Amino acid sequence: MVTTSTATALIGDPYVADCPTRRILDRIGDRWTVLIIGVLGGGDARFSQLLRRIEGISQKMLTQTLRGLERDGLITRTVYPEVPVRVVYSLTTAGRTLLGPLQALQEWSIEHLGDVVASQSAYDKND
Amino acid sequence: MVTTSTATALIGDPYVADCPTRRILDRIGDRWTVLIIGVLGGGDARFSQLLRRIEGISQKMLTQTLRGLERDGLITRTVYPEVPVRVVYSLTTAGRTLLGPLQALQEWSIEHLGDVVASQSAYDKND
DNA sequence: CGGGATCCTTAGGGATACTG
DNA sequence: CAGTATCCCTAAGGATCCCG
Repeated sequence: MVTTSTATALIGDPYVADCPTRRILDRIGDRWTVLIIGVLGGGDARFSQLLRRIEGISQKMLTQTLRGLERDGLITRTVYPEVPVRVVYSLTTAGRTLLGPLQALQEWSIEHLGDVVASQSAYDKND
Repeated sequence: MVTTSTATALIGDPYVADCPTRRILDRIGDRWTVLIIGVLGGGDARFSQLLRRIEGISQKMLTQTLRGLERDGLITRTVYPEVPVRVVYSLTTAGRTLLGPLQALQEWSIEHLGDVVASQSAYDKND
């Protein structure tokens, strides 16, 4: 905020640049990330299970997103050296704390999707 | 859910396909969308103000995102036909209801960014 | 089974110039 | 001031093949 800003304590201020929210959003803003966390919130899952449950995700994106989440400490990756190998992904304690905020978002979505869609229709007809 | 799924009531199940959450996420998952809503949560703003406050956004993306939000009924666009013209964006009532969930996410970010960064460092050094 | 490596496409988004 | 219209380019992501 070098620019001449009003004295108003904007909620927007912390959003600029590389504030925490922004860095986290770059991660969880990713559609796949949220979906994966959502699924794992319902219980541990194997790679192939995630691949099947999350409709539309490619194997590449699944791998990539899982790596990112593991790197962030939000999920763990456990390899069972059987034949064939079995790999199980689980939420960490930190990862589980994300479920709350995400559920809030989910509830908002369910509650407002109708209005949003209606608004879109109206917008598209006019203007 | 045509696929043979287990009876488990997974939180993940509603995430697949084009469930409400997914459609909303495609919108608010967008980094700029969240930032704009955040700024407008602090008060109405003009186009140029948003452009300055949201560091890194291009004019094209700002316009585009604002149009989408207006179409979704989350913000309003008011034109004051002065010279030069003045355009003010505000959150609608619906848009304001999004602030809660987003703030929850913001708080999570602030609370956990340290851990996430630490986890990333550890992950990068080893493995 | 759970990926890694490669190739290849396309669309998201920046930069620039112009307008009411 | 608040956009719209074009061009252009890069990097995200899909498809495919292969391996431990």
